[in-house]
Amino acid sequence: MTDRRARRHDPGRRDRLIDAARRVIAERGVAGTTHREIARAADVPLGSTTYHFASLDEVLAEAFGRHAAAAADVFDERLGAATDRDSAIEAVIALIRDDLIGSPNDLVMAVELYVAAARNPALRAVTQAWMQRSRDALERHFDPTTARELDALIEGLVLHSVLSTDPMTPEQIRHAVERYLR
Amino acid sequence: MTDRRARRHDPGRRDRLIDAARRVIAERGVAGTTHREIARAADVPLGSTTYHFASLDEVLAEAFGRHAAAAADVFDERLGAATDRDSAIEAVIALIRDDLIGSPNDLVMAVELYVAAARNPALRAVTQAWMQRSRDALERHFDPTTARELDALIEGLVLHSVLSTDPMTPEQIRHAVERYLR
Amino acid sequence: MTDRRARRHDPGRRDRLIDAARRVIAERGVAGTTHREIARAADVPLGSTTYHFASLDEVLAEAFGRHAAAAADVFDERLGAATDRDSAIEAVIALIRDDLIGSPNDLVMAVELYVAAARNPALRAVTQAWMQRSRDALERHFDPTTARELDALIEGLVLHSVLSTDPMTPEQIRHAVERYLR
Amino acid sequence: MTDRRARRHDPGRRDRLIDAARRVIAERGVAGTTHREIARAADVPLGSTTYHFASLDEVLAEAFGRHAAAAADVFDERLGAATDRDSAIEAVIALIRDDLIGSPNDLVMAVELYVAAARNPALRAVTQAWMQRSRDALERHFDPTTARELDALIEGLVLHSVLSTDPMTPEQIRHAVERYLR
DNA sequence: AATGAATGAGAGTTCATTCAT
DNA sequence: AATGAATGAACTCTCATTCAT
Repeated sequence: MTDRRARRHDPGRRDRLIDAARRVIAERGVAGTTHREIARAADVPLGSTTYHFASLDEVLAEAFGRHAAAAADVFDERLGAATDRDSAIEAVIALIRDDLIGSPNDLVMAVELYVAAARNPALRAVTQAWMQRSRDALERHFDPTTARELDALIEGLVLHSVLSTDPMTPEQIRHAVERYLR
Repeated sequence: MTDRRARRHDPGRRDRLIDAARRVIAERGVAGTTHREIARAADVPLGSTTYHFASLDEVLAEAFGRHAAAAADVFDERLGAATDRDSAIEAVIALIRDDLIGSPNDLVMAVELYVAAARNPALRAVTQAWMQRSRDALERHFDPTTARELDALIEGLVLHSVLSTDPMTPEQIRHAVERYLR
Repeated sequence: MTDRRARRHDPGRRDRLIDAARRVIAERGVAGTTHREIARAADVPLGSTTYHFASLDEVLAEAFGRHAAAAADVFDERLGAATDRDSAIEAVIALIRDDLIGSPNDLVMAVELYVAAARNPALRAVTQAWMQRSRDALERHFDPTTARELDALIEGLVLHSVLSTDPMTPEQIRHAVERYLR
Repeated sequence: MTDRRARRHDPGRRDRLIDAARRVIAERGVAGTTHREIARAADVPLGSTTYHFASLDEVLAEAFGRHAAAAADVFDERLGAATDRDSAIEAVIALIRDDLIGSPNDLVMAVELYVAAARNPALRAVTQAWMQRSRDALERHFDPTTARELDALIEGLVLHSVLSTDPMTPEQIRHAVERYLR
């Protein structure tokens, strides 16, 4: 562990706090995300969190914003690499199977965000932007109606798969997606 | 509002507390569901909530359990009334459109449950049972694979519709479901 | 476990509650002795404790009184069986070694009583009576001055022996008592 | 009493809280020692007690520790001032008569500690250390066996004297000690 | 005669936020 | 610029006691 005093000038600290907040949300949920917990996760003093952010809500908004951006990047990459409809379908399947179901933390973050957004307007904007980026990525290869329906299907499949004690197999994922798109 | 002193003998209070908890969860989220808030909603003294339940978690589990049962009943009724595949499809459409999207509180409750279940094993069982009942209802008319995929699709459609500033129209819902089932 | 309903008429219940209270005090201390805990230990409903006793203090007083009487009985028996000064000395040694140090619960009860008596006059009387009976028993064989000093020595030896991680051996007990009395 | 607002910066508050806790334990017993009572005695807000100590047990341990150290200091001083066996005997008599019986609060603290230690391992260590220091002080003038026995005798004499409605006179104390040591 | 339900006071503890340094 | 101390509100939970049945 680095000497605390070495950090007195620490330009990246705000960033580190946001990342620490992401980790805390994923591990303990929004309900368990406190200034103290974030400070501990970032290994900075308590006063630092309130110094860099006006309120806990601000930290949450930044943390969720950054998480959504990262998740949307993955979406973009998968679909940006596809060249035709067939490879786009494969990209969707891989996305669900490898990126989304494979890291259940992401689903946790998404659901935490939905819940938090229900009572916090600032987070509603984050949710909207995230959904919009997903849909835009899908519209590179599918018409708007299909993109929207597909986006919903993806969310439903991931949700049920992660929450279930009996998660869907890769074949089942493929089956569901192909049934919809072919 | 009845005189408080008249309540010294009050059978059914436990039930009323559970219903009060459902309302509080819907209005303020699990994070805002405290003994005090529940007591206020049920118009009973604070001590009453801790007398009837060993812990707040127990109240949450009962409240979510009751909510899930009610939601599953609606599911059952809609699909139980269908007589053939075509009317089953119409039942699914009506369910999404009128019952699920129409009462956004239900979606809020579902998402709150998912989040709470992530950190509370007792709630995981509630989630499982709820999902199972939905799937069973769908299997009255569709094969198991279809039922499972359809269940996920329904969840995704409702989620995206309710969370979006631009909710899906009834026609879009119909389109998505028919595309899947016909 | 007997059927609860069979107890509806239960003349010995008050007694059983007092004994239950003794056990609870020994196990959990006065601080942990509540109506609920006593009722549980006696396997009777909560309301029963407040029905049979006007207050928790009353239960404590009865419990300590009964305990003190039992402890004094042991004292009496040991010294009553002695026939001369020598056998009285042996009786004191056996008393300390086998009866007092051997059942550390008794010391716990005594110390709990001292603490409780500091704030509860009713218990002060119990303490006084207990001390008096000990001294009376010793005076069967020793002059009053010796009896009083010896009583204090016994208490000190037991206290230090039970509280210490390195308790006194039987030989050390004998040595201390004989040094005093021979 | 100083204006509360003047206290926003208050070094040494932790210390003051520990001393306040000592006073509260002596006056109300461990059972009556609550965060709120300590805060009141120290004239600080409730939140301050939980800011400075992780738990109430921690406050108790610190308070008893400090009390034991002070009591042991008195022991040390009395016996340190003695130069030979005779003056050591006089020191013991003065200690019992003037320091121990003279301040019954000390006995209360000791007994409270014994009771609390029965259920709190952290306090057991405090008890042990205290006993050890007493014995060490006595061993400056007496052999280990005598020191140990004498330590127990002192405790017993003080206990019976303070608890009794008919406390021992200075002459009786002297008689008991001399009988043992000469 | 006996009891489960009810209640109000108070417990320990956490925490967002403020502020003096 | 940065932080540890400070604070007040709110939290969950326990409990002696009261009371309607």
